[in-house]
Amino acid sequence: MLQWPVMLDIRLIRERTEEVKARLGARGLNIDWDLLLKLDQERRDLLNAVEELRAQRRTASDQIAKLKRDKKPAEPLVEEMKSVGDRIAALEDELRSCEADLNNIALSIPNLPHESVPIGVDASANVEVRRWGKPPAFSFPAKPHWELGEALGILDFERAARMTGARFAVYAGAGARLERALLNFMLDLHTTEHGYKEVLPPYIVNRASMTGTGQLPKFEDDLFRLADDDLMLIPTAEVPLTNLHREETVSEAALPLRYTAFSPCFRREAGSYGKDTRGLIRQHQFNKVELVTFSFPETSYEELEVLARHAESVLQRLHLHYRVVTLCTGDMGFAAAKTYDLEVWLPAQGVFREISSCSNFEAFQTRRAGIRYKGRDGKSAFLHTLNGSALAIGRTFVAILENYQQADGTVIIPEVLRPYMAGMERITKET
RNA sequence: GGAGAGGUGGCCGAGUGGCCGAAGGCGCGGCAUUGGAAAUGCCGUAUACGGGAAACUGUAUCGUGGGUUCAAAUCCCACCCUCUCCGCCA
Repeated sequence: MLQWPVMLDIRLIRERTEEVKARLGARGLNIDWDLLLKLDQERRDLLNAVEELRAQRRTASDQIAKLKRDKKPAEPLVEEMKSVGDRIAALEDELRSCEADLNNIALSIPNLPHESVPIGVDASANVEVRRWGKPPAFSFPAKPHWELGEALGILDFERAARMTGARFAVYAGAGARLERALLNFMLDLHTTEHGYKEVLPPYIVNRASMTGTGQLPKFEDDLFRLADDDLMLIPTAEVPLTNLHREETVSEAALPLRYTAFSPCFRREAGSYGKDTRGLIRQHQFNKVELVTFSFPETSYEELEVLARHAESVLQRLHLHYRVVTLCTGDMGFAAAKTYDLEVWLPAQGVFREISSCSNFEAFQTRRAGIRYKGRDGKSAFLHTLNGSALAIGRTFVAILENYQQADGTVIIPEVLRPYMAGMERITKET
């Protein structure tokens, strides 16, 4: 499944160890670099030895074939090769276990942050890049979306908890319709105006796909797994979209490739007990429209700006106040080299909340997933991948309820969504 | 789920133990022929990793992983996928 080299370019680690360690900074916490380098050396030595013996065996085998054709005795050579075969098998075993150990470490090394990423340990070191719009002015205390939603009869957390468990929600009536309006609006925008190809992928994928995008092996605890099949529910459409081209060499003429997909996302949210327990903010299942770009390495940072703008345009058309922040080294995801978060204004809490995350993964995922292109010079190279939510639909739903709420508890529907809501202008309590 | 057939290079397709990284064809590239083209002819045409300044060279790869053997596309085992029929089902 995995071919060599995977993960961070092992050659880069080998040749510029100190620089890699420094750039990884706080991210590279528990990596045994000495063991990694030792295993790398061991692997190359073993490989050399095995290849030499195999070459020897092949020559001898050809001789044996000739001897037998000429009806001459071949026994001594055959005997000799028996022991060579045993040595090859032994070395191959060693090589296999060496590579497994090496992979274990290497697959757990996070991506190198881009040089433009601010250094810091947590979200407090993130840097605001820009703001758009302004918060709504209310002459009344803003209510949280769960109160609005339950009062309007469009959100039902109680029944969801009974049928499934905590962190699930039932959308009903105009609520269900609003969720569907949002996803259709977003997909239409990205396919018709931004040039993305719409994809409707499987929501269940295998281990290789999860490893390709970086969810595995480190984050298995955050995934829902099917008991009998070693398949997992996707935590984001990034996984199937990026894995569309796993183990492929894509044609240069097709680049950049832009895909969008709607999908539900499933996350166990291990370790987040007690956080965001009320409302839609943190659910085990939520809907999202995702954007994925496969880019030439040279232009991937321009593509990151483009991608972020595409995600922002959804918020702009919904007239939702937001800001863009650059995540610092300590707040970025495992696979990302640089990430912009889009944070939408939530008046009830008086805070900006993440509603989209747009990242450049450089060659981190393509190296794991074996996604290349072939240039005009005939050489193949790993592509860069990028992805971003555009947007997380549940959180957009939250933002609309809270920002468009009226004094009487009704919610105005943003104009761009009305065609998707059969012309409905306002959500009122259903009778 | 049961029974059967099959998975070989960009594509089609031959190949049941060695001279097979793989015939032949198509496609593609170059050259010749032509005023130009078609047709024709000749030559070339997989990928990855390592060595070498390069020419070149070593190893691996015939769905995947194991095994047998001095030697595996070829034999054995397991798994995956595709197709046909049956069952079930939206």
